[in-house]
Amino acid sequence: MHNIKEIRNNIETFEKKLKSRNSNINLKDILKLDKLNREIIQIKEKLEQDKKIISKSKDEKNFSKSKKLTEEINDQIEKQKKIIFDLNNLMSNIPNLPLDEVPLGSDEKSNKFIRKNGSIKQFSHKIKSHALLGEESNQIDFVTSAKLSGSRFAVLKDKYALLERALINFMLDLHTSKFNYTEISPPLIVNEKTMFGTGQLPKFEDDQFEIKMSAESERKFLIPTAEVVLTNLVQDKTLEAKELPLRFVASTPCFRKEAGSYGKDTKGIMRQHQFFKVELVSIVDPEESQKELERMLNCAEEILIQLNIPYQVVLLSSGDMGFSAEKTYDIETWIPSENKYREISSCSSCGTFQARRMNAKFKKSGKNEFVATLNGSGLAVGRLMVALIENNQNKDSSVNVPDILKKYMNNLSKI
RNA sequence: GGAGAGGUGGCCGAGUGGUUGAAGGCGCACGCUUGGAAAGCGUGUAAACGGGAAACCGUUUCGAGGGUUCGAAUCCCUCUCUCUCCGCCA
Repeated sequence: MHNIKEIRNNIETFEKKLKSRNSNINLKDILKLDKLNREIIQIKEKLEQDKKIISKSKDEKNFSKSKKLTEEINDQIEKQKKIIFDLNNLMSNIPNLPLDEVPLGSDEKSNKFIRKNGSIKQFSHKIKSHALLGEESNQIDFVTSAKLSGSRFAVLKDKYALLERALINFMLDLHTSKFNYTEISPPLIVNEKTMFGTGQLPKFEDDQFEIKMSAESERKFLIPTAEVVLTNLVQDKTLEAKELPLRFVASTPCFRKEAGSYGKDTKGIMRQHQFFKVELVSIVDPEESQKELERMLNCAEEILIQLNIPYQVVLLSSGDMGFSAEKTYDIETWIPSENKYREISSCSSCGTFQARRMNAKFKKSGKNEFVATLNGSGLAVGRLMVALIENNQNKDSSVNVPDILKKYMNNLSKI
């Protein structure tokens, strides 16, 4: 959420930057509503002041006049309600502005390559996809998952199930012990306010799984990422400056409808309605946000370095970033069966955009200021399994276990 | 599912119709004190919005929404959330 005053004072910047984000919000409409609103505020305040004076005087002669003032005030309030509703609606659908160093462009074609790590292994046998490897070793069962739940689900079995658990534990251990993140085990179901706070609502309602408690209770949603809960841990709080930075890590299932991705990644576990992800979130002084973003990116990269999986880092273009982000790095791992790099992590700096929506502040030299929030996958577990399985495959459809992971896998060297 | 109790400032907690934006405490800031610290003492300390170059002025806000009243944290209605006991249950 942006500050309306900022928009008022920097209309050109906003228009230019929003265009680069493929946003079709008309700022002129917003300014018009804002102006109307402020006019009403002034009229209303004058009336309220008069009314207050009468009520304080306790002078019965003026009581009837006060009653009339109430009616006039109510008229203004009615007029204002509609304006504020429209204004809020527009405001909450404006994406964050990209920072200056973000490449301009409408999609991923404009993303900027940052760096590469690891060497791509040459296989002497025909490369198999993780789906085929899993099915041939009888450790992924898509037939059963389709029967139980439908498409975009999977049943992992035996050592593949163990691998999933091992990767989660390995990542959590690394982030907590080496990088000083605090582990959280959060709720997976959140209310509408929390979803609004990080930007999933109102614009992306179609991507979310909503669940019914009872007909009357407030709306509840399955989290699409732990970012939602970890970031909202500071919702409505005013923190002390010395409490920052806060760094949280959690492994949670994530639930996404994947609406609009029909026909994309239909084979295998690349794109599921439900998947595990280890998520990193930082709450920092806005001045520290860019340093923190680099740090977070390094934390995520470290997983791939230790697992010896080749990857590259790209800086997303303005049009390819998520709604709440001001700057985003993607980490992409090498996927042999697709012969290309695929996203496994997004690390984003959101500035104060989410903090405004959540009302999360901290005391900085006596004044209350909004915190900055950052989030990043560290890493997506399903996709990490894909990368690990495919990059370590053998001709007989077995998969070699990286050394660092063996202690999490009962010392198995092959699965 | 049955019964009850509650939601007040960064936190805790008074307050049942009229200078209550809200006592008191904690925390925080500054000062005094000290060799230094702690304790103690003193002073200060809500936010949002609008107007203004500024000083400052104004309005709103005691879970949310509606109602009664000249006037509501306080009375009424609806909703919501939290807690306690019983029942059920992982």
